[in-house]
Amino acid sequence: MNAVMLTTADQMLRSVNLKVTPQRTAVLRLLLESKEHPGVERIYNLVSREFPSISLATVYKTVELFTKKGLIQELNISPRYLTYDGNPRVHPHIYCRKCHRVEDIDDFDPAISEGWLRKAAKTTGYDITGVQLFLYGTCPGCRSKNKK
Amino acid sequence: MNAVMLTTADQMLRSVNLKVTPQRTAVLRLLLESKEHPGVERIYNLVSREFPSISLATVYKTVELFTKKGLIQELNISPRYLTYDGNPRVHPHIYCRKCHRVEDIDDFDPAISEGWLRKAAKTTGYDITGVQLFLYGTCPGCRSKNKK
DNA sequence: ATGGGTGCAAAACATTTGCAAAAGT
DNA sequence: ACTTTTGCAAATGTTTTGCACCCAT
Repeated sequence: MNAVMLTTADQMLRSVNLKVTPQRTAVLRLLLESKEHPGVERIYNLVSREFPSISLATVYKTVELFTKKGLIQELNISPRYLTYDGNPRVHPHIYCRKCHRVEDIDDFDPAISEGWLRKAAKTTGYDITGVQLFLYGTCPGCRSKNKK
Repeated sequence: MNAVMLTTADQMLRSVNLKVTPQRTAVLRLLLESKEHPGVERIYNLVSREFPSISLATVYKTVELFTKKGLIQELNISPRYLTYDGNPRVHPHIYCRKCHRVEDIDDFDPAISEGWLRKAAKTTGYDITGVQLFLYGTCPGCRSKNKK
């Protein structure tokens, strides 16, 4: 349905002038297909299943590179470690403080208006290049388990 | 001067049932008076000037405790380390990617509406306990220096 | 062929923890 | 006196780095 699925991971890599390696393809495909927002350790574990020789250092280098190229985005929503989202577009996220799950918030209207952002740019004098809206709380699963 | 200053750091500590120690007083006063949003290392360096025997571990324990008691708030706006804000109320922050400065954004209208938050709670099913709006970019000082 | 990518191990940081001594109530 | 808190040092967890070898182009 949407244009993104017509573009394969390899095509995306070439489009930003990166060499195509099985490691990069595997990491990018994982991030594009997954609904979770994995950290490096998690990416490493998942990719290792089909690609046992991959190293943690490569995963670190790869996600940093992808982020710099704008293929994915880095989330510092968890105070423990960085996580990654295969969708680089600005959108809100929510974090469960109990199970450390990170989820997208699919909102129809933007949470922050263009006008508000413009005003923030004016009052701060910053050149604004990024926005993150993070919500924190307890996910439905953890709420029902820990009903104290 | 203003009403906030009528409450001393020591009174605040007692109000949340914490023992008053010179270390805690110094850390809390620093966070209340400072406009910067220091990390632990920075707090340690500043407090060390008047209180040379304080240790880094104590600063870590202290800011964690203050955060838990709601006296201050922890910010994970920097992807490198945590920083702390003496004002625990929800408000937006902006981060300079060049010099790692963190600043408050003083907005008159709330950036995120109550309605939006309610909708987010409903669509996610989360019990929402915290919100952070982080902007990223380059501060006026760094913009004029690194004009490339 | 050759420049960039990978994997390993070590290093660098940020943060946490255990415990004996010191200090607040 | 009785707890808590502090400071030290060691441990943990995450991320970065250096370098020889390997592999896309």
